[in-house]
Amino acid sequence: MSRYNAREAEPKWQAAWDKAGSFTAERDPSRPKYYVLEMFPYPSGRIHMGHVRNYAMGDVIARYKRARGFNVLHPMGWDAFGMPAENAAMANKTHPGTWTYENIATMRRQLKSMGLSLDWSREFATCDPEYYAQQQALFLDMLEAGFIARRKAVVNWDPVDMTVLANEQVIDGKGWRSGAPVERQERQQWAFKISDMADELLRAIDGLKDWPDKVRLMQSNWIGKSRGLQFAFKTHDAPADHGDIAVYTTRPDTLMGASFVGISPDHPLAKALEAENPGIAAFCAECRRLGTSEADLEKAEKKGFDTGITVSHPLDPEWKLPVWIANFILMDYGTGAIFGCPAHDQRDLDFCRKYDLPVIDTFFALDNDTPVAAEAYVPPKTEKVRWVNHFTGIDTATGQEAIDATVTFAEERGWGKGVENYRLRDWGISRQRYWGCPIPVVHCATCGVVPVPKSDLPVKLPDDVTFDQPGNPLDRHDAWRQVPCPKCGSAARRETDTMDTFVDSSWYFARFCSPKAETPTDSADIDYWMNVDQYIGGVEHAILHLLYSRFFCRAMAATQHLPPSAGEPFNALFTQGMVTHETYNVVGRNNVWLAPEEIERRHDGSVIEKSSGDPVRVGPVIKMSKSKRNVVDPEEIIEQYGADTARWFMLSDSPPERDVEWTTAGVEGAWRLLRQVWSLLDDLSLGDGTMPDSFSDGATALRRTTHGAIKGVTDGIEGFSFNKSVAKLYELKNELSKAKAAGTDMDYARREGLRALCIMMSPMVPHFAEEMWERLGGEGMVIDAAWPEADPALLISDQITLPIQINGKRRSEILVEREATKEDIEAAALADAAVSRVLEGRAPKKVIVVPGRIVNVVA
RNA sequence: GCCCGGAUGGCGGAAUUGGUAGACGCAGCGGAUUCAAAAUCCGCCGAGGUAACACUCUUGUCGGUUCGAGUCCGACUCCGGGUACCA
Repeated sequence: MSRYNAREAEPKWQAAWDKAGSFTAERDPSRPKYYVLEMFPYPSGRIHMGHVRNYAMGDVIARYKRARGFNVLHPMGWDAFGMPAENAAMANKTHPGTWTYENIATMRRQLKSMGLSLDWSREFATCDPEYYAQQQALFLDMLEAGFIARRKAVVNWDPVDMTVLANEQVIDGKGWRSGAPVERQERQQWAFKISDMADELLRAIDGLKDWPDKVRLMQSNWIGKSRGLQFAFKTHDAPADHGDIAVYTTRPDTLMGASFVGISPDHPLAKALEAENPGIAAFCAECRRLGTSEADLEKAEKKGFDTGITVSHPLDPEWKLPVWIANFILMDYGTGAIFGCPAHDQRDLDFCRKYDLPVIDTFFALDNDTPVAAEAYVPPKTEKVRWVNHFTGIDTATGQEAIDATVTFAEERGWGKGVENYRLRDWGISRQRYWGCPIPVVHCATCGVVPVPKSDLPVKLPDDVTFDQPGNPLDRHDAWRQVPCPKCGSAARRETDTMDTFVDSSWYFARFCSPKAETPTDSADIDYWMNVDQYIGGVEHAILHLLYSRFFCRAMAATQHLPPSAGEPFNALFTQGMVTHETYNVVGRNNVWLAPEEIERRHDGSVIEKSSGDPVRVGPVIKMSKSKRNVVDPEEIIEQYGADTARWFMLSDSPPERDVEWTTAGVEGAWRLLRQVWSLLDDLSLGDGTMPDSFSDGATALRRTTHGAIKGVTDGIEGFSFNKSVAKLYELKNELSKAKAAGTDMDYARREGLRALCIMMSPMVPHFAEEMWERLGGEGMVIDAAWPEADPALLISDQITLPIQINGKRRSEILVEREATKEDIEAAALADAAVSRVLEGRAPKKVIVVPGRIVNVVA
């Protein structure tokens, strides 16, 4: 009787793998490669359970592919620039770099204790000057190639702290530190012209066969291709230069129902009117206090302001529509102006009811001609409806026919044009922050914007900065900011904006192929290792990070940093769910959250606070977060139970794409499984491995279980259903523990089953598997053992049980030969006692036989 | 608001993609072992119903298609992710 000791085994095998260089990936054209990558972590401080789950899953894939003979690349690095480091700098008076590198050291140590099959020799952080120097080189090449532009963009401005705020830092329209109402402010910003590539990025989604459908759909909708009509309303009494208000609409068929024109508070006409009308200025200022977040804008109460200006309806110059400024119209989308059709759009209807504007019905369902009342009637595009056509009278058409007719009409008369439009906007990357990659340009009074010559890269962040006042320290750092113009030599200033951290994460996967190269990428390494074969990460990145990476690879190909054929970086994508936990708060103490270690569960099921004995209310199971204190530190779990237990728990029970609830009972269960498997070896006789001449029924049954498990576990891993693989491993373990009969055939079957169990467990609980392999007398390390193959002959049996339904309800079952004909099965079914009882001698109305599946007798 | 998901026993989930609903695990209950407890092992375990069968109900709600629906269609409810400066 021995006991598995994780505390000794885990460091021992980690050292053994290290010594053997098991995970150091080297280019080897003679072997097929497999690049598996988990989204790299932000070094926030310590690893959390989400990381454990993400990296446990990736490690299963990496180790499984390794056992299948692939040359696996499985690297790790750090997404190390970002806002939290600056917040920490302000709070703790540390340097963002110090804070970041300390966090990396902690998290590296923690990740290493998990025993992941990572090639640590490729590690880098995006804040390493060696990394961002290459990113600056990419920027310069992309700037030259025309992928980057300078343009106006809006930001959240805190008028008290005099600083730009991230959307996250705006709470209920106020700055998180100052509490002052934020204002939208326009600035010159750098942007990647991703919208130029909208159509390519949309079309290429079709080729992403191994991405989740939901992600492909979200990306498609985000790019948002639409067809519609572009035209302009002619204004009356508007300030000079504002004779036209351009609009884009996807429903030109509702133009006959227009009752107002709405413009964004940021529209040029609104700005012109602000100058001369204090009422309009006040309204626009109020709108700007909503900040820049689309969700906030859309959810805010819809408000408008009548400018007093009118426009002519394009179908009838005598028909005048009022121009309103409305808080829900975004300047960034379309032209920043719309026409409102209350009868056929709910938002417009609410707006018109509120401001007493007319509602004009233009569409009716074929069977219903009552005018629009509480709910707008949206004409369906593919069904026939009645359409009140301004010129031809009442018509019957589908919505699409009405749209097409209107576009054709507008084009014939020359007042409008059918166009394609995309929702996707350009990617603004300027951040008014220190802890990011400096944008390598210089502003010169005479030469304008001048790129920093590549020979001067990197533009390094200065270390001597302070965070004692709000705003970007680079703006205050004159010694860093003042440089001679690279072109004319006269006094100039550096760009003080840094890049969005999404830029850092848009190409790190390519850098992992050659992390030390003197250029951003090395073509021999890229040719061998790229693409990423399997990418794994949270679904929260389904749109932005993935879309930016897809764009970046194309821009890198166009600037010769990736092969010309490169486009998509990730062949297969898997999006995992979150790790959740119960929440606890004390009855009678509002908003006081307790950590899991502060509560105690009594035998009667009640829960109390350990320190006070006060009753505790168990709250909803939600994502682990510091604010709700429902976090469990992976390091403590690893110390107590070992990494393998934590990994096993993360992989069992919940399907990987769904949220998993962390429970103490679940961890105990995982630990119990390891002990059970360990003790299997204590009392099973295994023989010497010689194949006997024949197998008894018992030995054959065990072998069927083993080979069924091999198929099930393998299918589970290939299909990202680790929970199903785990269930199959449990079944195999259960059968092995029952198989105690003596005999050389049983010895053989047990040895075969245990070896398969060990190898198949090894991607999930690698340290435990090594220890078990040693006890089984396996050659070398299990990390180098080949994945078992299922014997097809052992996966099928001669007889099968078929369920019998009567009128669709299962009533009985029959045992039939696997090869039985439909007629035989039907005869057997009709002879069944339950069937004849119901039929009482009558003939059945119908008998449906699905061979291998089911029999349904319709009585 | 808009886009995308999800909902199955006390709990996490499985169901060969339209064919035996509840695999496997957790919790619970009963038993063995123990001076006792822990650990371990064996058995039971959706609800109603029965002495036991039979039978009835059951996959968030309501309706539909089908010999047959957790799975397909339509209408909802609730929960979660994203919403362009959190990463």
